[in-house]
Amino acid sequence: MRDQLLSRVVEAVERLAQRRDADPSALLGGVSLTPSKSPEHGDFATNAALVLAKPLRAAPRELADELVSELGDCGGSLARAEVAGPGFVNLFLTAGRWRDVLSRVLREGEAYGRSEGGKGREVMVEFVSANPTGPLTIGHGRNAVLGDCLAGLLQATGHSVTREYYFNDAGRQMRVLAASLRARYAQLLGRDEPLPEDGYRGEYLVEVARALVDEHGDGWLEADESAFQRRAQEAIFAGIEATLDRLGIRFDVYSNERVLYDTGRVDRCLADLRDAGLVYEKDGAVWLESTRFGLNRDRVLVKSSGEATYLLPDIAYHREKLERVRTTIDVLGPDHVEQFPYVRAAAEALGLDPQAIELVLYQWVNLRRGGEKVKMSTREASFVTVDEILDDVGVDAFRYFMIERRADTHLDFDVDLARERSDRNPVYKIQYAHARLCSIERRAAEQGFEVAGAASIPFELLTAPREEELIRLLERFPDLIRHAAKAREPQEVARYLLDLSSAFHAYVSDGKRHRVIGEDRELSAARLGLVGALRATLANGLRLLGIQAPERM
RNA sequence: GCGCCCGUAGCUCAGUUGGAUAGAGCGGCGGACUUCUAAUCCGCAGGUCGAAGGUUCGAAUCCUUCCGGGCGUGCCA
Repeated sequence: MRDQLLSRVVEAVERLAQRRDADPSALLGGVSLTPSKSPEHGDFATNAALVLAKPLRAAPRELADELVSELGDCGGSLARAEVAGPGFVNLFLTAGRWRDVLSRVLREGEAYGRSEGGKGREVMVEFVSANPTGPLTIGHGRNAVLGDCLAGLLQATGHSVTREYYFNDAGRQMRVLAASLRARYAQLLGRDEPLPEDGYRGEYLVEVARALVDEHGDGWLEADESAFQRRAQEAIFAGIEATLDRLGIRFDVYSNERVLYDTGRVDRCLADLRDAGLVYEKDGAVWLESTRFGLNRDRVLVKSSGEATYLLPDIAYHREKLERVRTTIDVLGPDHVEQFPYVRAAAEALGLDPQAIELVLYQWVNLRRGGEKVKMSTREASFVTVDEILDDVGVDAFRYFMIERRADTHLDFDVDLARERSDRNPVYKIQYAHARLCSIERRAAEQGFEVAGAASIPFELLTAPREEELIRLLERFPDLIRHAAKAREPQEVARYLLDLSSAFHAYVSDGKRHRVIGEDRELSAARLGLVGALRATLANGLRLLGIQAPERM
């Protein structure tokens, strides 16, 4: 509905511009068509006259009047258009016209909300990407849910999406991990071998060591580092994958640093940067001259030891990604964000489109328990793992809370609230709405109501204010999905589902005024149609966020 | 010092990318279950949108400065 109207408005603006010998395409940028906030402002409003006033050198209200007559009745869907305020044009749909959305929702069912705008575009979402040095912690959890929901949104808007997990398995970090496991192993066998100074202190490595003792006794005391590394990496990765599985997250591709070395991509990347004249040597190290891109400082690509820093393979990796997909979206925490501009600048220097490398930044999660903030530190091994929280609050609440807020704001995760099965907990409010809708449908079926074809349902009977409100909300859904996908802001979906649930609860609580199943069969049929549309939309939104839509609670 | 992110109701946050009278949830107070699920709903109270300037028809939103918080600023990943 909005789409149809918008194209009418655009056409009208074009005619208006042509009459004044102006280039329409240059004027359309700021023109919007938004759902009105209050009924007196009609169903939709456009700011077109206000935006055009300056470039066309005309009074906004005059342009607005002209626009109104240009629009006419929009092929019968417009009852009237009014100029209001400084020059807004408020559009009032003909009675019943906007109820058409109900037929559409029922017809499309599970597909309602999906769109094809991204068709043919390959997008990679690279997320989690935690190195296999320990279990996933709460920060990774936010990253995981954010990335997964983003990927889902892009799929829902027609993009061809790859979920990818990249990890470093070639650097110093993994050697420290191997040494840490060796030390734990030796300790279990009664040897006095301390952990490396910057070793991994977590209990999980002791468990890996214990399994080694059980399997091989002291047979690994002389094993070399690579054996310990492989063992640690495999064990830890198995744990990470199990956690992701609990979260309902599946990756299409796991890629790693080592392969980039083995295939010569890292060397080639360095050679090409050198050919581009962006590299110099100093103090025995190889530097990227990133100040030439306006960045703060130059950075080391190859240490004086001859080993590459993490930056170089990262550049090679992004280059490789863009051979496979048109766009890549990196989901990164604040600890990684500093390096991002360097990767992007280097990619541009290598002839790649920097716009094709996008960043979704998220801020840290503060855990709150008993009203107190829980202190966390990876170095001290005093982190809280995703598994612990999942044991506590379950997957649905975890996913909802992680996606509820904008990514770039700090997130307060109140564990007590997430665990609560009460009216304070928004995720249950949404699920409860879905369960209630299902309950009404069950009751209707028991009483012999048959689900009529969408075309024959008398939706014109739905005239109560609360019904109008619900239908308007339903109408927004596809547009909302498109916007959330485009803006990379999945929290908009969570917010919407909460709004829709609240509106439904308010509707159904006023059962005296609009009981769904009643004496009037026609009215009941219309309301059941509304119920079906609400249920489908809630279910679609929840599915997009990876949250269950229970039929009973 | 420099860079990035953030400052909106007592608390946690929205605000469709510059639109009309700034909204939710929680917490507080007061109400509603012979009802298709009260895991819900209805009402009340609560704001100089961190501060000051600027841009324009119009600013919580954009620009500048300042204040406050987070993160980063390694030949660590």
